[in-house]
Amino acid sequence: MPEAPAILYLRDQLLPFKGKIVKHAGGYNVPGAQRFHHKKLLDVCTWGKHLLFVFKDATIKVHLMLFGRVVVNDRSNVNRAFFLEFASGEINGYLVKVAILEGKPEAHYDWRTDILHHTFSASYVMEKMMERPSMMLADVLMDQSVFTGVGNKIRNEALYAAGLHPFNLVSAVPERKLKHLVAAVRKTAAAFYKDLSRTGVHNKFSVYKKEYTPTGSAVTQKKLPKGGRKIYFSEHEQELF
DNA sequence: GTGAATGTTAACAG
DNA sequence: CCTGTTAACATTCA
Repeated sequence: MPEAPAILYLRDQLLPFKGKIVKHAGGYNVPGAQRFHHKKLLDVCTWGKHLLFVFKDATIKVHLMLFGRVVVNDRSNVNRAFFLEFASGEINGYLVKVAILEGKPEAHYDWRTDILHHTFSASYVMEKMMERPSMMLADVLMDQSVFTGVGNKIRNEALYAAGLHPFNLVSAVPERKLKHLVAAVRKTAAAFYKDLSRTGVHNKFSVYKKEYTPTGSAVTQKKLPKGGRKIYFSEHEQELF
């Protein structure tokens, strides 16, 4: 489930542990985890798809990649890649990638590009996008340093919402339309998050894995030249410059 | 049994 | 050395 809205939703489930003391930390992907024993979990935050467990001197960064999952008070029969145990309750991560960031998270991250953060800056993202004129929209959207937190679902849906063909080069698209795209990304992500918060699932799509758009035109499915991931779009409703 | 899936990065080729 | 492509990783579900 790991695009930014899903990670933020996950953070919401973990917030009750904020301020609690870690009794035992570990997992096969967390070297030196004992340094977090008896330390207070100061905060749980996110940067796009990164899930961050903040301690005084360091932050544990957890990434779910494609298959990872993080669960509360629930264990599978396989070894945990990551865990935090508290006096009451525990957080368990499976198939997650973990790294320790020294110091404060602010030293590692710029939230102006995070599509769900309150300091998101559309003008800054525009600037970063324009620095990549030869990239296709499909690729620049997945560039985590430009659109932090966008995954394949948001990419497909936002391009459709903005009426832009995924194969457009950044340089070919009028600035006004690029601004629409930035707004569409934020709107799409916010809607995903809202759905998750309300119902625990998000499964409403216009083009992603669809055969027809809501307005009835055919959806084309192609593999991207770079990376080979699937992209869904409407030839008819998404403009190619 | 097969294939595909919400992702990233090390390794490699040119 | 830089740039772009491929492989690898690991699991679950249809």
